Amino acid sequence: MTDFYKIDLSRFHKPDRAFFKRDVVKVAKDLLCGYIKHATRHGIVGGLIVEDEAYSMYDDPGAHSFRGVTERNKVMFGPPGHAYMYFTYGNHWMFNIVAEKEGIGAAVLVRALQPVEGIAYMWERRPKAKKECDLTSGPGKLAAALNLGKNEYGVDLMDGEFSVLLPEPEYRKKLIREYGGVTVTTRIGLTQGAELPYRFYLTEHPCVSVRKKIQKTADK
DNA sequence: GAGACGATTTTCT
DNA sequence: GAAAATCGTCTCG
Repeated sequence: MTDFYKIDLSRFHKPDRAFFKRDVVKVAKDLLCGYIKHATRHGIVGGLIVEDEAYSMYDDPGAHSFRGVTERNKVMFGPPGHAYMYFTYGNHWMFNIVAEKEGIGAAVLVRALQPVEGIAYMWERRPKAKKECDLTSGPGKLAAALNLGKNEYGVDLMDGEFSVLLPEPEYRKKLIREYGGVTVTTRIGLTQGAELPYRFYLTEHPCVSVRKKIQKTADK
């Protein structure tokens, strides 16, 4: 907990696409402590993933992909490692990372980040935030803070201006230990599939959006 | 083409 | 803790 805001970016590397081409629930769990980076016109913004959720077409009526391909969700069925962006509640963009092999509609919703790079820019994007974690402690918030929207729909996250990086295994273990382990809960804001334990977060991390009552810890 | 609703955020009580 | 804001997408007729 001591070196809370000192994320060592030298210990992150570009992922293998095979990382995303796996069971989406595992991908979601393994993406904790991943790093999202976006090179905007005004500089680089980036943050550490501290909370996410899995969505799958197989057993999950809460997933957009559950009822088949539509114009909105088609990216979920495409190759893994790409960005699925969608707009909801009239205001908010959500950022998802496509998982599983091509043809399977599955993705991981990134729900909260710890701000690391470009924090001044995030404050400009989200002037209503009160503390640093408010910049990115929610799916709509982090999309606004990193300036993500329809332009990022379908973008390949393996490389380029908008990408995801993974920590070295030893460094990841250290981060998880510092933040009190990983908590598994049901997902937020769903009416269907609400009972599925597909949400993951760093237990003691202050940037987590919502803490639920039903919790069971999973060490990793 | 109309109507309902949502993987949310903010503000007010 | 509750409710409004707000509009693209999906479903049905």
